[in-house]
Amino acid sequence: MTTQSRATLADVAMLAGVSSKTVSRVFAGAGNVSADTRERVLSAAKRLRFRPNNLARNLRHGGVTNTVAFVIGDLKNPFYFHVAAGIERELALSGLTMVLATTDDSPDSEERVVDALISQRVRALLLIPIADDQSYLEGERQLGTPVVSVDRPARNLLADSVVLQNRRGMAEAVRSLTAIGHRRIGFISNPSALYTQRERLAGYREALREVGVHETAAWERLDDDPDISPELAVQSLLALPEPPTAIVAGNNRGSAGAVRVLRNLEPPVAFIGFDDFELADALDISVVAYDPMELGRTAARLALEHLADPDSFTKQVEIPTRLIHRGSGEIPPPR
Amino acid sequence: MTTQSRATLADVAMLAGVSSKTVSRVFAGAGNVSADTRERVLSAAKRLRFRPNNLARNLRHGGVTNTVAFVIGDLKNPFYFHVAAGIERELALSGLTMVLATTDDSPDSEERVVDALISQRVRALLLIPIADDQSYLEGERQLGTPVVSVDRPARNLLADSVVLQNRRGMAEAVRSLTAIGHRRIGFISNPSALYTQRERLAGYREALREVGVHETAAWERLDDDPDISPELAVQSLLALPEPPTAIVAGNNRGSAGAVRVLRNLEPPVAFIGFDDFELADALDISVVAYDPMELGRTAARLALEHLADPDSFTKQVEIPTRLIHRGSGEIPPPR
DNA sequence: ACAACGTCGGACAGCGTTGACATTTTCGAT
DNA sequence: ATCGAAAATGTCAACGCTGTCCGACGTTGT
Repeated sequence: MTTQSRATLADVAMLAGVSSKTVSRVFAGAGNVSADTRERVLSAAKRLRFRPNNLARNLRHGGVTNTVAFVIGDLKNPFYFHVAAGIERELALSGLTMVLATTDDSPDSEERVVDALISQRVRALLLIPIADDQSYLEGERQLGTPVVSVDRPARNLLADSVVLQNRRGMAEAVRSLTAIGHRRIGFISNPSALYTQRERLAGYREALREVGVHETAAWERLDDDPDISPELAVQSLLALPEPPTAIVAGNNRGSAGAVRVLRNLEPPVAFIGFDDFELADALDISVVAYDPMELGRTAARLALEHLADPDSFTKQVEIPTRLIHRGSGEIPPPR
Repeated sequence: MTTQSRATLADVAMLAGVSSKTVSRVFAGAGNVSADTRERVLSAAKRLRFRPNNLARNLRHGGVTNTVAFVIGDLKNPFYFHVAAGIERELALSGLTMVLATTDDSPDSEERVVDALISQRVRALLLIPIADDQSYLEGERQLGTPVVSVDRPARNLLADSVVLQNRRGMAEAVRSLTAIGHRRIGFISNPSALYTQRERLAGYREALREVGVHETAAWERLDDDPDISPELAVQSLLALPEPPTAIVAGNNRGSAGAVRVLRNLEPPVAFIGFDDFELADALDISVVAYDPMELGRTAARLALEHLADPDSFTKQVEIPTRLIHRGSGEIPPPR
């Protein structure tokens, strides 16, 4: 019951009959320690269940930790999870660990959360920007903490960033539809205010303009109320006097909704989603896919590079997307 | 360019013309500081971009941090992600942060990873046990670090644990099949060596015994080679001289495989999966579902309770499952 | 005018570790 | 045996912060 406290260097030193510095040398790996002494120290440490205290170690070394923070809006989106996995994987290679923090998608809490992380002295900060302004991080950046914005560019802050080829990917998808004759193409997006969605919308419009379609507003269903289900958006498109012959979705939320509505429709409506998802192959759904883990890995790599060379210029990296044909995007328009 | 170093209490104190202790008092919230002094300190701190160093603070307070570690085998499984989300959510309520560590599903690295985390002085340890033996954690537990094993019980270690109602959930699913006349019911599981899969298998057998079916070996497809796809397991069941009229899967991997094979089969084969998944509703797939976030939340809560009352008894909590009828599990046997 | 008290601020030490430097020991070469 | 260099070990202070203790005020009541 008596919770005995944890052993320290000094305790081990006492038991082994050496100075604490020697014990430190044994555990820090370096230094010249005779095999005999090392042996004694190790066995004493084992007996006392000694674990070096990284807290103290880090403090001694200038008060920085081995952790990198990843700040997410909302953990429930599986997309972020894969990104996190990529980050973790890449960091582990360099002996760093990842702490995960969430802001509940609330712009206000972003600064609070980041503040707390900085107090924890994280080595670097990876974040998916939510607030409209990340200028509050400027000071940190100047102090040498690498900041990498993921999936969206930061605002009012010079920082490395990793984003997807949103515009290009969506344009490619829409072009593949226009190539087989589609002209009335619907676009659903919710939330649509995000950078990624705006870019994808731009790609959609761009591809349609290329075939002479300039008036797309009627086919666009842009919502920002999470309570409006994508299913409703799709249905409202289908209810138009001249319904679209194809629909594209700005994210996997839209895809899930579209799949539910479009299944078994007669005549079939072509569909292409953005973001791949489990079972998309079983459902023959064409999508604009990319590697979310690669997104994370790249973000981590940028942070590591910046750590290695603090004076390097900030970089903007784009992760490529690719259109996967599975059938739903190859349905020609009726007639 | 010149990376000026971070401001400390002393720097702020100097600028504000007070002692560092006074600055400390301002930031620690407590203490008697006149409004006037507080004002001066705060403005000096702001000017220097001062952030209290939690590392030093924690060291001073006995060398423990505000972080709780969650050790996962492999981040790619979306299931773990939801668990992690639940943990994060619950910890945040108590001002704790979560660090995520992975062991790449390798039993050897488990102890190494955990060791590193303990060196970081995490407050508590939540882990999904992979190794066959967690006795190496016994010392930590005695030193007061709460250890909670998640999804599977720990071996050779007295620790809190949170698991699912695996056996009961699967038995319920199988009973719902036998109730509508099924007797030849296949079971696919890969990897099958895991605790969860063994329990679910036991539930499957139990439910079949209740209706007089004792010989189930022929219907069981238990693999442990990740290269063997669940699709193959399902196909081999269908190739039997007397193929099963219904199939249940031990995890979502199996469900995905089964869905791919069973779609559009004639006559249809009933199916129930374990673990819910996105679009299961669109595909009319019946599943044994549960709340993975609740699993995480409960794990975190157990750790917090143990932290609050170190002498409390260890608890075993079961998270309930429930059978969701969506159609695929309600298909009667042919004839 | 003086004691008694409350408020505010400071000096000091120490949390566990390690870098800088000092000292002792070892051991081969002469 | 003697010397010197290299190897092994030790001493001390400091990383940034806060708990403890103590002193300097200002205020109040007598």
